[in-house]
Amino acid sequence: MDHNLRVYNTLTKQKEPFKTVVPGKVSMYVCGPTVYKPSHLGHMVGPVIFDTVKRYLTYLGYDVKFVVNITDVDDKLIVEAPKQGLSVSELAERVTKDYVENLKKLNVTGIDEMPRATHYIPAIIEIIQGLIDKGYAYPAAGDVYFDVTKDDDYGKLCNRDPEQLEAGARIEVSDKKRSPGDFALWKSAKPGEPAWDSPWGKGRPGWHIECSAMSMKLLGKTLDIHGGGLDLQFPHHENELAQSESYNGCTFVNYWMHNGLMRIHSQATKIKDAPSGPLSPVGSGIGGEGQPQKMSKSLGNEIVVSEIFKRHQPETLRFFLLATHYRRPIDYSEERLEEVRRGLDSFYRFFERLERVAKRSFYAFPSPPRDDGGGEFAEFRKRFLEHMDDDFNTGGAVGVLYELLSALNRFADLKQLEAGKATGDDVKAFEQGVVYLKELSGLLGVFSSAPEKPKADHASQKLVVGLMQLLIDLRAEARKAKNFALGDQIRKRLGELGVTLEDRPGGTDWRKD
RNA sequence: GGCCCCUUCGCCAAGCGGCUAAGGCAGCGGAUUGCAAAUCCGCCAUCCCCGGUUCGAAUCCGGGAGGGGCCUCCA
Repeated sequence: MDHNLRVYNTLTKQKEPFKTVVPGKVSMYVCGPTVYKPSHLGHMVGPVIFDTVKRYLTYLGYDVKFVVNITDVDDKLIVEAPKQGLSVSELAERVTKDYVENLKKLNVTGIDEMPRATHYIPAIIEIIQGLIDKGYAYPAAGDVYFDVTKDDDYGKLCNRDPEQLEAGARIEVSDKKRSPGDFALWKSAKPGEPAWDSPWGKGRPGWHIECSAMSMKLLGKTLDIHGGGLDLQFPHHENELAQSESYNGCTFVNYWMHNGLMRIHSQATKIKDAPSGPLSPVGSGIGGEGQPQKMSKSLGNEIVVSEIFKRHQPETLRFFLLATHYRRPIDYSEERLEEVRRGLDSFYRFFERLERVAKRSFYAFPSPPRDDGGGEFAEFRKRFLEHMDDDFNTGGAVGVLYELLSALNRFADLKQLEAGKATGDDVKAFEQGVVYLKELSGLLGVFSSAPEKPKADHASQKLVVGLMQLLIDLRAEARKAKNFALGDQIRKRLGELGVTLEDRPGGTDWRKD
């Protein structure tokens, strides 16, 4: 592969040139959600980022296999399901559906497989047995634990010393464990809990083992990329790493990628900061004072994704997520999303302009060839790709996208494209620039189709269009008669209804916010 | 207590030792317009503080202040 891509690796804490295990192929595994509650904003960060990573790797010529797992059996589900009068599997099914729908709206198209933990029980048991045979794990009264003291380099991902895990004293207490850092590979079932037969009795897998099993079955012993939220680094990824390498005896992951967490200014902080106030649970406070804090189900400050989609286009959310480098935290706020939307509007207006100039929808522009077509807009393409090569710096790339947009508008102004005064060469140069915009925005997974308009039934839609045309015609007559007062009044009153009129040489366009 | 990380314009944000510190939002001035909207042009930061390394630092090192994450379930 001929490219300059460098990827930050959490394990080595530095950017490294990207090389794959198998030339031309990339295996990528990202930890998905435990499906016991509807997805919140934080759950969308990883999928959007790694979907974009896949787009870029594919663009570079790699054949990428991208797996996101679903944890569909876990203590959380066992507690939550009865509350909703559902079985564990029914709850899992319901929440998974919500998750998948959200991803689809966000144009996350790259996931090849979404394996469920419960579908890999035999593989999980096989690995656990192997670990016991090799002396890395021990059964204890129906449970099976991984013995961290047997693994020489345990803790290498997060700089954790097994000896010190004791000192923290925040480790799950259990008489069955030999040392505090040991973690469960298999948990015995209490009556009524979901359970599978195993050599150690009825039970279910521990949290970390499913990822070792599924990644190995679907992608092999050594993964090119393993991703997930920063909060999964320890203990989840550390433990996955320990299990997999102990079992397979080879490197588990070449590039560990961790995305920053979604944060929110919640009231929780405010309360905590108060001199002697009680630490009471809080609802999902939008806005609020105090410092930002990560969004999570356990803190109860999460913003449910489906709620966001009632107020914002999915594309706005995707753009918002990609406008910041993936390793940094992102602070969510309604204002911020609104700001991003205003920025996106300038692209949408350009697309309208494009239709007037080229008589073609941006969305209908042909899929661009992946090469440098030259022309005066080529430098933007180059700079965009340089940003992507630098550890998928989508924030920098978004900046270039805006610059390209601006350059295209400038060009169209200068050459008077709308007035039809441009030469054939000018039009060609312009369209080459549009092709770049198409190519680059496609890499980010945005502008691939027109944003959904608010739904209205066909008849009333037709009526609105008709009435608008009527008002525009009446206003045009008034203006023709130099009756600007009347014309302005029509525009002002429409403005109060959220409708903006734009007078152009060729007629008047209208837009509803 | 231990381990990571962050601090750049009013807000968001790129920057990873050397071009005038990207870009977005907001704001101001101008072109265009009958007036607007949209678009374009121009203006708008020496980088948390203090030391040090270097010919040269927002970028490296040390100290300080503030913030975040993990060490318990978490994307």
